[in-house]
Amino acid sequence: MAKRQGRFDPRELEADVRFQDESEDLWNQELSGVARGLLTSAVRCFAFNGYHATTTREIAAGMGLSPAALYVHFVSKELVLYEIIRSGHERALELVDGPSIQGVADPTDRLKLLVRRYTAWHARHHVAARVAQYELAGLTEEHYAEILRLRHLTNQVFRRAVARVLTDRDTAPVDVNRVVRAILSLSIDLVRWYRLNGPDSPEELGEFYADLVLRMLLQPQPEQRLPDEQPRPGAAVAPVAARRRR
Amino acid sequence: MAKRQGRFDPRELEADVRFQDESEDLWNQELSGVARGLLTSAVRCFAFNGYHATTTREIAAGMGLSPAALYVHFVSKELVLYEIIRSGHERALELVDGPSIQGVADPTDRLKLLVRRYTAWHARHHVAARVAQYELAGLTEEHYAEILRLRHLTNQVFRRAVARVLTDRDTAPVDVNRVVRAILSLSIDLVRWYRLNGPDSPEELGEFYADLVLRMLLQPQPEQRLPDEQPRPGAAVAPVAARRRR
DNA sequence: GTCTATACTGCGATAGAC
DNA sequence: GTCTATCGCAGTATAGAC
Repeated sequence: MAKRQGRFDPRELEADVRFQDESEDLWNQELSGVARGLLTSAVRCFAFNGYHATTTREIAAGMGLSPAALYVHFVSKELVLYEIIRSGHERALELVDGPSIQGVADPTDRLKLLVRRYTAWHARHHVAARVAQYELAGLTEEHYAEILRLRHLTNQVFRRAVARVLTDRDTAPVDVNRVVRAILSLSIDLVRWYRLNGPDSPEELGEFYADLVLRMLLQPQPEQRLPDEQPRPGAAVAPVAARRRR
Repeated sequence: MAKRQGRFDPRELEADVRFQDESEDLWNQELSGVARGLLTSAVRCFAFNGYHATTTREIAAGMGLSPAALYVHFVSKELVLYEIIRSGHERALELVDGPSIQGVADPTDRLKLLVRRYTAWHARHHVAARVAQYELAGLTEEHYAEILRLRHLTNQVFRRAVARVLTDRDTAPVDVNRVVRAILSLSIDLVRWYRLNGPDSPEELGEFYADLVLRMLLQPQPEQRLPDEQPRPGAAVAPVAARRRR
């Protein structure tokens, strides 16, 4: 079995609303136009079928090229994947660690801006982000290690921002690592279901989630009948996804 | 390239803390012991390397069997995947739609129980849940449609529970679909990073997230300087993941 | 830099003995 | 129900012409 009948033409993906996004401007500008086009084609294929289920033929066909043409621009299929995932993580990191964030003095405003931006970015680039978040198992050990490094830096930005809010506004004690994981889950998991033609624009969703996060933190005290939960000491922050061969 | 050197022995996975979970009790009891063992082996392989990167040889080796033995118990590799994903979704649905939930009269208590259980279940079964959530692209169209049906039922349970809380406690107006998606993101995304030997037990994490969700809903009004955000009309609730060939 | 043709590998699934 | 052996094919990557 496993017949693989009826594989799609990757050019169809362009018309599919599920794959509307703005991948083109994500790639390294030093790459040739054809190379960047191949990355855009690859992103759609990987997001749709997964890395291992995508063939080099399909990626090339998305640009109207023969299978061999891909190897003029990339030494291997894995390097295509790495380029996509690395670009995605680097852009996301710039977004949360740039001067325009660090210039915001008020801790609450800064955290809110962080969540709003990070969420909106993942929504806008949900196709590329899906690959960057869920196809890590396709990378070699070395490339995976580099991605982990970028993820760690991003986590630290959020951890510091949340900690600042908590010390600043003397709120109910909450575990920073737990809260950061909740924030990242909200901002990242949306790539599984978000569509650009849906009811929320990326910015609206970012605003909504930023608001939710502040409610989580700034509630004076949960005055429910709930047993009042104690936070636990720091957890290892490994942002690890399914892993690993090679 | 793509040499695939150094593939692991799937029996090693049993000792890997990242793959501690309780998969064994998830499977259909009508299946033979060997068949259930193969599912457990397959879950580890799929979670670790992904469905398409896993070979039938590896799955069988996890039970100390030859590649051909797998086909005595399952007609194809895809059916192994389907059995895993279907079991996972059915168990999760039973968990949130059973009589022990419907017997809870107070809407807030019911929602809290729902979130606590759903979160704890995903944490406890994070390995199997990872496959159930992220390997949908490996299914045939027909099997995928059946999984979508189960997901829709689960969504409805949450949607109704959230709506009840909102009408009951006359809180700030919030869009039900948005909130439900946020809840599901929290409960599901944890399978990417959760480890049973980490600082939180499944139940502790469930308690924490249930508390976060109530803070999202029951805050009287966000009294920040934030521009007061208006909820938007209902969104399509498609719980869709990356998709589709065949 | 793109093509056509193909080498080589490894996988899903089956045949047939025990 | 398990094995060994193998078929058939799909997929990555390369060779060499243009």
